[in-house]
Amino acid sequence: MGEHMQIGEAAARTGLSLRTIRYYEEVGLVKPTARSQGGFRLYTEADLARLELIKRMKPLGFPLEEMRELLELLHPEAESAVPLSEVQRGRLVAFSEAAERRCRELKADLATAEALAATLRERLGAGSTAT
Amino acid sequence: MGEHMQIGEAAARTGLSLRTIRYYEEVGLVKPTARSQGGFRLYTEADLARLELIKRMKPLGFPLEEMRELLELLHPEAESAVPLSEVQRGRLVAFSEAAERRCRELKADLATAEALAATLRERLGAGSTAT
DNA sequence: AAGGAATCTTACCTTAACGTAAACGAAAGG
DNA sequence: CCTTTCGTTTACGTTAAGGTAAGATTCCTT
Repeated sequence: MGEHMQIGEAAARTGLSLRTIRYYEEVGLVKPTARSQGGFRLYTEADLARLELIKRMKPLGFPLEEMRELLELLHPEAESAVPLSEVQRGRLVAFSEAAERRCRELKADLATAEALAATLRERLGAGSTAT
Repeated sequence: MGEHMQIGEAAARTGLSLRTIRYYEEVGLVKPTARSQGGFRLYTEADLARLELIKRMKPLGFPLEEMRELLELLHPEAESAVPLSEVQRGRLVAFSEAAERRCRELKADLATAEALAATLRERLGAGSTAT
């Protein structure tokens, strides 16, 4: 019945540091499902999945504060049947657009980086095999 | 014969701020070719090109300090006939490898970002067209 | 019961790459 | 000459996302 894991294992499995996990809780990103009698954080697999999702979201470049908001839109605390208010949908649209913009930015950055990397390789290829 | 431009024009043409250009000088990235009698920075087209190169290099994610070193390897101050010392070549190889690593990282980030962006789009597509 | 390993909270520290403000000098046009 | 406009130096401020340290507790195993 060991459904819960402590922060150490959560860190090991996600590749995040203890500090990072605690910090994510501090800013409201991931609250451990339970605490032990003595106050140790206890994470479930679902919590783990959330931590991993946050880690995957990093490339989007959103500040943690916005990530928190986005996660709330995606996984409402209350399993409400209410789909999404108009305002919430608007926020989601904004996030979606920001994500697309970020993708385009990443694409441009990649192209630029590859061009420069190619230049460097060339430079090296042309290098003299001196004594 | 106005071969030189002041910092304002350099900023306007590169899209960099005055502060940024001065800061780049401070850390040894770009020194203006000349100064006016009164001390105004005067940039040539070559200086401009250097500023633009630096701007393009941003996606490589190198700290400015390393950029400085890389630029020195690529555009040696003294137009020396000496190609490159072994040590210098080694540094260049390291830079090249770092650039390739960065490219792979950007590619991975892009893939991750695109997957998430797709997820967000889906979420929106599924949204109810409520009253 | 003991004791090492894991965790807790609190709180100060770090860092790069600029932003911003102040007070003052230069350049250029009328 | 005068006055805008542009530029100069100096120096302090900013910011997110943790790192790191200290001292106290809890957990687990023996």
